Amino acid sequence: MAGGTRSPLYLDVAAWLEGEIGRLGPNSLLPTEEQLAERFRVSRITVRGALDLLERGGLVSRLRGRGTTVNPPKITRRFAPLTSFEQDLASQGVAFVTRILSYEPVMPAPTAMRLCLGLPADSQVGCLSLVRLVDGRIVCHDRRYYPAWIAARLDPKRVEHRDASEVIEDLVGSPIVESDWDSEITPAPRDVAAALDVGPRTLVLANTYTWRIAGGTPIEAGTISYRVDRCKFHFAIGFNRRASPLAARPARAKRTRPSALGGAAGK
Amino acid sequence: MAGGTRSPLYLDVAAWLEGEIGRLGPNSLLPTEEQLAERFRVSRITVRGALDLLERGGLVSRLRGRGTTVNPPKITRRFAPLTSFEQDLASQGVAFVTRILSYEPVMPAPTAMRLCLGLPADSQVGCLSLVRLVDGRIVCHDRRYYPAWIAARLDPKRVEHRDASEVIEDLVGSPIVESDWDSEITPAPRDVAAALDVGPRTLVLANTYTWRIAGGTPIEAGTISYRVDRCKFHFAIGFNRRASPLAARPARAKRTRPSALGGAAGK
DNA sequence: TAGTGGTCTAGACCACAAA
DNA sequence: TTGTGGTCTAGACCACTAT
Repeated sequence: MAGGTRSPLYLDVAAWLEGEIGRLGPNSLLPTEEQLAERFRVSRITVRGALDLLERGGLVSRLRGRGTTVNPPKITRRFAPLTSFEQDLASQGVAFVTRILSYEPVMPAPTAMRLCLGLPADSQVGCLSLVRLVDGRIVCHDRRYYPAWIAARLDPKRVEHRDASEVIEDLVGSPIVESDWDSEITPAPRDVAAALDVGPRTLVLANTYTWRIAGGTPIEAGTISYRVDRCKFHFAIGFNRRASPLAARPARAKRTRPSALGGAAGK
Repeated sequence: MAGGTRSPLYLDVAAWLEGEIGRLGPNSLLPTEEQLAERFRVSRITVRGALDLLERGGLVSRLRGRGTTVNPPKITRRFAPLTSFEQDLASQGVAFVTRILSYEPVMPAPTAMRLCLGLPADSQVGCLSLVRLVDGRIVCHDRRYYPAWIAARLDPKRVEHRDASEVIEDLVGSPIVESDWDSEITPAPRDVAAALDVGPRTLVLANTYTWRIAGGTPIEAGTISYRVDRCKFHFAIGFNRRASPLAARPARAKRTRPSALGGAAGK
């Protein structure tokens, strides 16, 4: 199955560049496309094929006028056990900045969001748009929608320096107890691409979520789009719901016996 | 930032094609690249830019010699609450086929897998490689590793028609109670690309996982690579699943200090 | 202003699928 | 055999960044 045909040229170039990227550090500048074309005696389009591959994999960034630079390692976003972006990065000791892009306290609800929030037709919602930056680099974009009664009381500025879910919980007076979301890898829509500062061909991980308080009442929905070239993701899920498996698992211990976990998991 | 410059030609072509795709049904054949180039009075490279965008988004498939066809809708893989691929698709009423590609009962453990399984250096493992097909189309590729004592007793044929996790649970005599995994969107390595029948530039969602039984002993690890053009994903996670409304946030890390965000962890 | 990557052209040859 | 998409060439102009 493998190895039959000759490997395309751009893969050779990409392989060489990958080695070069390993030798150079983050933020290093790679040779220009023209220089690479000359060095490998290929056309610029072939070089661009190789760089395109590396860019998709998140190894490099290309910026018109500046050149192609080596990316720092991806950050890790831990989705399970369920934590907010703020809690997650704080617990990893990763500094980040939240930048509010816009807040619209009253607007017609987009149909999809209206359904997530369980609102009747022609409902109004509030919409908060923001981006997160780690080390000065945009990693994700949030578009969050709130029912009118929450939106009216929401001060978007508070979200800039506090956990957004806690701000909402304070407003509502109940903790968020569950979340569900659809996750899809897709080219960024124009507005999201602009917010994330990526080209129209860049793929993002788009999470369309709903948050609920006890009783199942939805209090927030929206879409969070992650730059897949800057983020990877982690999940830890147990069948048994009682104890938190994470607490009992010290990194890569071998044969320790955390007696906490003996519980029956239905099945 | 937005709206300033003229939209590139290939976006216009892509937008038109997107409409056309909506009108045509799944598996329809789109015009050839040359026909599109002629119709829009652009070069073939521009047309390819548009088709490339649609292919990344999973709207079309392109096959040398056949042409460009409209894809059927993506399937949904539900990762949380934790379910196996088999359980998940069965519960959705989606038929699938498992095809064993290879089984190596004894081989040196790759370092990453050895660490996941908590094995000492120079350990041997068994390796099972398979793909899943829905409606005749490959949707994911599994490369599963087992400690030697399990591998020696594993009959790979049984996995073709039964839930793989159940087969292992039967062998081990204990249920799998927890799983964790890293999730990354990245170009498929050569061997995975071959197994998934995609080009070297195609992105996949690569999940590198570990399964554990009670006590925390790992019994299986591996990487499952999903074609992001054919799959989307769903999660439903609760903070507390029982009656008590206030139960507990993540273990004891409840009170995060907002002041921790600004400092620490530079690079 | 100089130099980068983004877009685009008009060709070409090849590997592969289907008739 | 025919026609497709995959790869590749040798140019070109433009938008943007940095100086």
